[in-house]
Amino acid sequence: MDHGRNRRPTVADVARMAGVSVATAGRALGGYGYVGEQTRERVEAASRELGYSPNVVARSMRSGSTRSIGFVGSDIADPYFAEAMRGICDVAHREGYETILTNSDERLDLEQLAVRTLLDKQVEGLVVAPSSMTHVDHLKDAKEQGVPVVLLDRDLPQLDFDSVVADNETAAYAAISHLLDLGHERIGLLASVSASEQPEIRAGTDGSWAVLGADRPSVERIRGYLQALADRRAPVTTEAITLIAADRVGGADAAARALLSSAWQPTAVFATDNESTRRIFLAVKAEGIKVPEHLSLLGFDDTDWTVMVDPPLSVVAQSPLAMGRMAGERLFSRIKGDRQPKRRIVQPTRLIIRASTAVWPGPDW
Amino acid sequence: MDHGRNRRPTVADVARMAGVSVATAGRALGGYGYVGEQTRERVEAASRELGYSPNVVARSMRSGSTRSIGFVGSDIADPYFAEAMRGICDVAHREGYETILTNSDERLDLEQLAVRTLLDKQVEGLVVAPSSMTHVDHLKDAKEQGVPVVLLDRDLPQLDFDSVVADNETAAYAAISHLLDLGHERIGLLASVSASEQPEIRAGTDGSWAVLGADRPSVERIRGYLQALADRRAPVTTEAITLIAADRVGGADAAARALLSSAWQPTAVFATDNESTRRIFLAVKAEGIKVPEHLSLLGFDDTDWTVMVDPPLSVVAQSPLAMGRMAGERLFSRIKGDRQPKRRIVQPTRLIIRASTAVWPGPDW
DNA sequence: TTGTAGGCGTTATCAG
DNA sequence: CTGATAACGCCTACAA
Repeated sequence: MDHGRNRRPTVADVARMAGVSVATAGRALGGYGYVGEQTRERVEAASRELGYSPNVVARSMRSGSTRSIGFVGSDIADPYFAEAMRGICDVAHREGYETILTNSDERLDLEQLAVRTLLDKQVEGLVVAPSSMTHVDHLKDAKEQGVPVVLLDRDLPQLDFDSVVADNETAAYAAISHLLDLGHERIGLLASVSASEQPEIRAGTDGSWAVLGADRPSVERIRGYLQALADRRAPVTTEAITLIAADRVGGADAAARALLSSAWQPTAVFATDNESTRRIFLAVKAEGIKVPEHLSLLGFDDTDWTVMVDPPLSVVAQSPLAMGRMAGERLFSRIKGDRQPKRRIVQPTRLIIRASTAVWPGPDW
Repeated sequence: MDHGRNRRPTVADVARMAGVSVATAGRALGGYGYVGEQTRERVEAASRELGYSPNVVARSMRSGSTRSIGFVGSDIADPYFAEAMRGICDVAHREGYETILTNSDERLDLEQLAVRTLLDKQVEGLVVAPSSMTHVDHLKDAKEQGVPVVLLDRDLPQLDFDSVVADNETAAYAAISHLLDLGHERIGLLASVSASEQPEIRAGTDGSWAVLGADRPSVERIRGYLQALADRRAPVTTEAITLIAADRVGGADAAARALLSSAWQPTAVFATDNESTRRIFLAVKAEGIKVPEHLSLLGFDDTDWTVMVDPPLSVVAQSPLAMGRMAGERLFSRIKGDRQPKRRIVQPTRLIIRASTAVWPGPDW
């Protein structure tokens, strides 16, 4: 009965049924050009009868427009990217576009593959949270093909792409200033960093410090940390800074614990991303350290749980949803033909002070 | 210089440059059919020179295969869907497919639109977490077009689709049994339910209770709750059950608080989903109720924060990642031609007992 | 081994 | 107002 697979009806099918030419049927269905009143009705009846609906692939082929964009992030299961994706999708939906999602797991090879595939699929724009600051040729390909790219979370100064980033350095500066204001002198820092492109922290001859490495969020945040300390003439030591290579999940907890139990004895810890915030909090609980009496804790990203834990966590909050939306807006502006110079959109963060940061030394010390 | 937009090179361009016909170039590039050794080399050189890469839209049009699937969930920012999406993407990626994401916000109209759009985009399969148990015609459309659908999180018994669901009733039964074992007699239940398709809970003449409404997860979980109580001859009352209409966010906190402060005085509360778990936890904190001394709390979904809060939360854990993967596997099995009868895959859950549930009455009561 | 021709479904152009 | 026809880029019979 139904051999040959239930094929979707085409304009030709509708035309045949309505007794008109494909051209006429097309005009009636697409709503362009002139069509006689009763002809239109017959075509529409046939269309309804057959359950016709246009084949978008064929349309894309003809028009060159696929009405789809791509998102390349490291992991959709990460709440930051999940929210950002939501923001992007919302804007895309408003514009009548669909969003294709890919995960790079911070791996350059997967990201390159994803971009290539998306480009081959003829997406009309790309939002990318790049995993590498130096290997960017695959992104240039997009540009060469006239496909606009908006960078999310990380800027690539050497490329001519819009970017939406948080005010990382300022945020970290404010965070550390807050801790200094509270009287802290030994402020540790915990950061997740790329395994392949780890920043290097170096002391200058004049006692100043510098972070070597491209401007990823983690690097900018470390820079803000150092700057805040320097401006207050607070001492800096390498012991204060613990870097977690993002791919070696196993070592993360050990690293967090090592920071806590180091001989240097930090009185406060600033975690520069949601993952290290989670890690340090868990480590603190495991070690039975009292917060904020014995240690102040300041995290990054205002995830679900920051208000549920005890004590409620002070954090630097950014809004991934807003950043995703912003990225979407920029992208569609480009898709629609905006040819202005690249824009680096810096999304403000908020320092939310809850109960995990307190005056040092505390009254009972 | 570059007016007319930098068009992507096509096989024709490569062929022209290599001085061969399109067919030959196509064969050399696609790796099918016979091509002379040096011809191949010339074509490949031209291809590299031009930076050729096939236009997948044209290929899809010819082959009828788009190598893409669609996911329709209510909200990618919800950790359940984010993780499930990750699972689906991973399987799709392995199969060389891309995944298009849409958000329905539990709204039937958006879901219908999404399915239609996806179908028009010629996706080869669909994973859907349906928002309605009764309005399902748009899903039948997919079937009629030969596009397989796998249902996630919710089964639609009246349709011939595979589904991947949690063992909701069993899970709730186990959860309540655990609370009963601890000595609890007044066990409240908090559930988020669809605003438009709210379940109804009715007492039978013989003292038994029934839940009227389609088998959504929430309904099945309520059923497990009632069954467990009935089997132990524990009393049931309508006061024990609080339903939160999923769209009226404002009322959620009030509802959670009302349950806690009701004259009926529950000694334990079972929250049947991650949202109501969050809500009840927050309400408990706000009211200053001691857990588990004055109230035992049992949640659903083992989200990030359950181990970070004090006390660590006992929960029924499901694995959205595994469920997403499962859904992906089923879908690709269908895409590859599996014609077996529909399968309802029930993913087991685990009851994780932490510190928020304790013996009642406690020693200090 | 290589080239020619036709079609996937839609839309636009051009005659009638 | 309507119909024939071509084109988007790729793939594949079929012919040379």
